Amino acid sequence: MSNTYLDQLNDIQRQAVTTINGPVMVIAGPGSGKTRVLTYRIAHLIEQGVNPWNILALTFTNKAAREMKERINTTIGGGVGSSVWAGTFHSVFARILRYEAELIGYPANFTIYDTQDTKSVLSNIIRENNLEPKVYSVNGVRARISSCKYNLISPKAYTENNELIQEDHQRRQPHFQKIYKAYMARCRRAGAMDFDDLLYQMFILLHKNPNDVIKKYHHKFRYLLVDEFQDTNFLQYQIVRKLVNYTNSPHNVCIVGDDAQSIYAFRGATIENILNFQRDYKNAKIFKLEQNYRSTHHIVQAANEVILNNKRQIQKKIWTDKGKGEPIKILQTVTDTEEGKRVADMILEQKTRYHLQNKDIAILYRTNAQSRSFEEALRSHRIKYRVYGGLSFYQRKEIKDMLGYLRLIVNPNDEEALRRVINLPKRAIGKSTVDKVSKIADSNNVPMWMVIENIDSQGFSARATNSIKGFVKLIKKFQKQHVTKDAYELAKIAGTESGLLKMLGEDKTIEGMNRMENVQGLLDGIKIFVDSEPVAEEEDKSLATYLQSIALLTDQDTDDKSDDKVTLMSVHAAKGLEFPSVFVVGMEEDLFPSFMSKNTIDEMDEERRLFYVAITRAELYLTLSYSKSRYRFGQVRYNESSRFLEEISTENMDVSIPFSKSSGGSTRSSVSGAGIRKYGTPMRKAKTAPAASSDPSFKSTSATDLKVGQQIEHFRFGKGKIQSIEGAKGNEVLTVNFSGMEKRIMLKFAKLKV
DNA sequence: GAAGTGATGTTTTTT
DNA sequence: ACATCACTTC
Repeated sequence: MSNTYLDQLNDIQRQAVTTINGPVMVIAGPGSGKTRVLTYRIAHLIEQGVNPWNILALTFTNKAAREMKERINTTIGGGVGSSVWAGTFHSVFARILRYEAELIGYPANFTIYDTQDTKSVLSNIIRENNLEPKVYSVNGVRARISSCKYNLISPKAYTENNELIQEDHQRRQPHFQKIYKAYMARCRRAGAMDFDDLLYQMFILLHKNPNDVIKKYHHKFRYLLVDEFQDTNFLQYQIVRKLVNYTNSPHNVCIVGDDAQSIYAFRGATIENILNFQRDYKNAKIFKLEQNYRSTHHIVQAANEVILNNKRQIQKKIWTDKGKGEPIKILQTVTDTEEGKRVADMILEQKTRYHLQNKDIAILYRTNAQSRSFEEALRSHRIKYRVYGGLSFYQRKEIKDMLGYLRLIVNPNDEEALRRVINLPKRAIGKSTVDKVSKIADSNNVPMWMVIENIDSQGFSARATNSIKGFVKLIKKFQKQHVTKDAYELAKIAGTESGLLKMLGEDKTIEGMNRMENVQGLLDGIKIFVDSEPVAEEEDKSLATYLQSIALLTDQDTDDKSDDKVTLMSVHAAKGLEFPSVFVVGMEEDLFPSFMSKNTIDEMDEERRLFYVAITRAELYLTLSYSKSRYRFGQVRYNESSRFLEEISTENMDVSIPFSKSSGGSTRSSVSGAGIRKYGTPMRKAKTAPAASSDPSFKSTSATDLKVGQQIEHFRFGKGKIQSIEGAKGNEVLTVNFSGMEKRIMLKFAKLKV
């Protein structure tokens, strides 16, 4: 062991690493060696005598945590990296909650509901309460509940808050509070926590502090590090404060982030946290990492130019000494199919010309649905690729079905699992029977399992009673073997004796065989889990531990670096990654920036930060592409190029023809011959026609029709009062107060009722 | 209760 | 275009 790692750091990085006592804030621009600082800081702590198990590092993805541990191991050796508590907020808290669950009235083997489960619970509640599903959209309600949780508003507090109740009336969702309350109650009686609960309940645990449990964690986590702090929400920050603030605390907390890369506001993240941190820890040392070690000059410059269009940000200027590099290429095509082909062509050419491998190249897009044209083109070019995101393995129907049985064995109160498998394969327990069970459960506030366990004399038909008894018997039989059999054997038994495997095996269609294969893959995965050496955080090989370990996995955690494949992913998913060559595709108005984000300045700024993240993933070569037309909603739509393209000066762009020749084969898309038109600064058509809203009474409004103090109604935010009108003609910005929530709205795009 | 059929809305991003 | 959902018929 030596201090040589300190020599690998620049001055500011070194200070950020060696300032180990007291609060520290590191503002780290893209490619500025943030991960290096974090890992060396931990290594340094350990070398200074801090026990690795007294360090808690909270990251944004499992992958980041894993890599951090590995890098600590390679830096100081001895495998100490594995003893550091490093993980996502969600996974670390899930682990703690598993120990402490009973203190807050949850079973230790609580289930984690994923988004699908949550939506299903909500749609049941909405249906059973005879609420209009169009008024109470599952997605909308889910988002609002989520936002309640990360603002620490309990159902009770919600009901008591007049402003919120008012707001619901204006939003024409007066029964929202009822849904929220019912949802929380159902989760609790099912012994289930959703993703937000992992944070919310963690806060409750520390706040209510039964048995003085907080002392244990104050004692345990002496040094706290938080990565990607710009993407934490209010609740996460409150938990951090709970862990750091106590009498005589040394406030050993280090946050690392970059306000310019905050891209999760839609999920409650707030840059306010960075400002609040400075306010809450006045003696915090602040280090700004501004040297970019990743990208060449043109790319860094373009990024700076783009982000300059956002008004509110922490002042910094990213620079590089990597040399000018290649200017950014712009690719214009006529159709989305052609976009796929041209990008695939360019990939082939880059591979030869620059000696790149597939894994050096990434295609980044705004929405996952865009992957298709690229997949097809890459396949026909025989280029290996891997698509990240979208539906993950564990979210596939057949996998969730199989897991349903396993979940039920561990926690029979898990109602989503129960609903999923009670009639799968068909055992004559139909929808009306399940509804009836649910009603009885609801009115007695007991889990559905308890109702079906005691199905006699509840007024069910003899046939239904019998079927249910058979099902209960089946599950109980599995449960009995929970103690004697390991997870793999149990899963195999459940799959066979439930008839699920047989049912899947009988489907001889291609998709059916695929599903069977997936379930086999799941079983193999469980086998690997059972046979593998226990990792620090897995204290046993039980089914419960297995389920917990996969609940928070994402696609990217099954990442295989050794594979030489082109990466396809959303820009969000690309955060923290870098590639020698990057294609940012679909650079069109209404796509990137998304049409969903055109309502407010804040949303548009977030889109721009997203674009900033996208271009700063590139080390050497950056290509931005857009298509003049694209299939959307099953029909062709014509697009204008993204406004973001205009924000990059021609100095940093290749203004010549971006690519020598169109690919051979295709005739269809080159009929017009416009596909390889000469390219200058992309032009946008003069007017932007706002997409027709579903409700025609909401429409674009001219500024002359509006004045300060006027009541208006926005198609999404409801009724509000105009506070001010600013900006040049045709570009007015309204500040509108929507019952306590102030929004800045771009009149150009807004759909309003006066 | 099961299976088949037509209608409808749905798409931003993710732990 | 696609999937989900409500509605029909057996």
